[in-house]
Amino acid sequence: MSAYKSDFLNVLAERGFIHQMSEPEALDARAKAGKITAYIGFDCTAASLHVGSLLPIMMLYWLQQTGHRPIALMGGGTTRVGDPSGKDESRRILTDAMIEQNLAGIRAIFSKFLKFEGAGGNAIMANNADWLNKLNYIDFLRDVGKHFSVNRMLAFDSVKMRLERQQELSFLEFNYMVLQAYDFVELNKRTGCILQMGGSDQWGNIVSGIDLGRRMTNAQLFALTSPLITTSSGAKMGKTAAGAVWLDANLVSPYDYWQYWRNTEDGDVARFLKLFTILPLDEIARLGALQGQDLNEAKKVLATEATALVHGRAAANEASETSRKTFEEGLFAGALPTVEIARAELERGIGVLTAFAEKTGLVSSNGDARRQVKAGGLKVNDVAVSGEKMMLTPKDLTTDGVIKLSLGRKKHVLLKPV
RNA sequence: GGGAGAGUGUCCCGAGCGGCAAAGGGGGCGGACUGUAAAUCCGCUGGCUACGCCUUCGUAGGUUCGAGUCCUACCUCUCCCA
Repeated sequence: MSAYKSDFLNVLAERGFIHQMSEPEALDARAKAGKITAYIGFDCTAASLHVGSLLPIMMLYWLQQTGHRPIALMGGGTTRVGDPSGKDESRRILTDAMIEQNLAGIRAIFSKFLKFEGAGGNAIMANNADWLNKLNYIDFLRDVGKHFSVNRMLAFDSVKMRLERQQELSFLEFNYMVLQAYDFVELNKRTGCILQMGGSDQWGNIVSGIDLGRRMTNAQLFALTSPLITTSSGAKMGKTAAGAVWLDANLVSPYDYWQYWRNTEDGDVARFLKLFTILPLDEIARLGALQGQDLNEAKKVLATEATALVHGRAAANEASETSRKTFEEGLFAGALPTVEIARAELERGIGVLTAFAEKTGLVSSNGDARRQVKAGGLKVNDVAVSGEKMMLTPKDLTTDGVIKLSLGRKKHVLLKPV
């Protein structure tokens, strides 16, 4: 089974994190011989990270677990430029204050996976704005720019595609690759980092960094990319109707997060268990072998384990229990998302449309609520709403003192008078 | 610099003789079937104090009873010539 000599590469390979590597043997030897430092770059355009960032985070996690040093690099500087391999819409420029704020939120997430300080803590969080913002253009051109061959840059897929399709490629974007390459070299100088990881779309950028390192400092650098993760039916991960699946409990509750994983497609369960939980592989093999309805057990394990990593074991168990009561027993469960309303307002009576649209946000507007009533998609205390004129009053309170509102079979919110 | 096109429902792609809340997809949501899955089928997919009212087709004006549609200027993008 052990294709590699180092624990690090073995773990990543067995769990399905590896798509491409540069010089696998040499990297394997370095990882076997001693502690290596590796980094992954992250966007800091938002105040939180979402499920799409989970894969790289897990790579850093395993890096640290196998005895090495991870660096999470925030793209405070490169975010301003925009990667041409992505979309062509230029990114917003964030103020330093906003970036600082975002960094704080993101750091909180990283600290659940990586140990930055204390015993066994050696992870580093860096921001490339620290060095990119200070660059002097002429110096940069002379020191770094001279190592880049435009002829070669034009041959990179990300650039070539744009040119072939005769799509606009601004000079700004063209420089993204140069800056990212420079990041790698800078991190190598500062911390001895020798490996950059990232998604498979980053391969070209990473290799540019390796090249630049060889030319500028004669350093031997490495690349490791992960496959692009999509669901079995081909959709990108991390998007739901409500938007991105954030890792921040204030944006997506642990219960909703648990539900996201619980609804994984059959064909993805084993793969996701390997990528997004830290369960031992033999346990995953057992769960992945389940068939048909039994596979639901594996999905619950996936949901609980994945939630525990981000929100903690207690929150994961609570989400699991709430889900069990809600779906398997059809009962109320206190941990469902709860919206508080004024008791006096309830005594006056609240229209169902208002309750669903304004109070809970389960539907986006009164019009939407009306449509859902017609479609039979709204329920109050598990009874379908019969007409849009219906009023909610204290009579609708259950013995638990709440009113349960449901959209479809899966989305539930409790109204609680205070 | 000259010439030719394009910009449509705030998720995307895309039709649109001057009567348009605007065809058709995709996506999404709801329903049926199931296993809280997938596939399939059905319905819905601007807002509101709702048999009516308001806001939508790059921006700003104009023609007209009436403009997504015609005219003018401007913005952005693409192509061709220089």
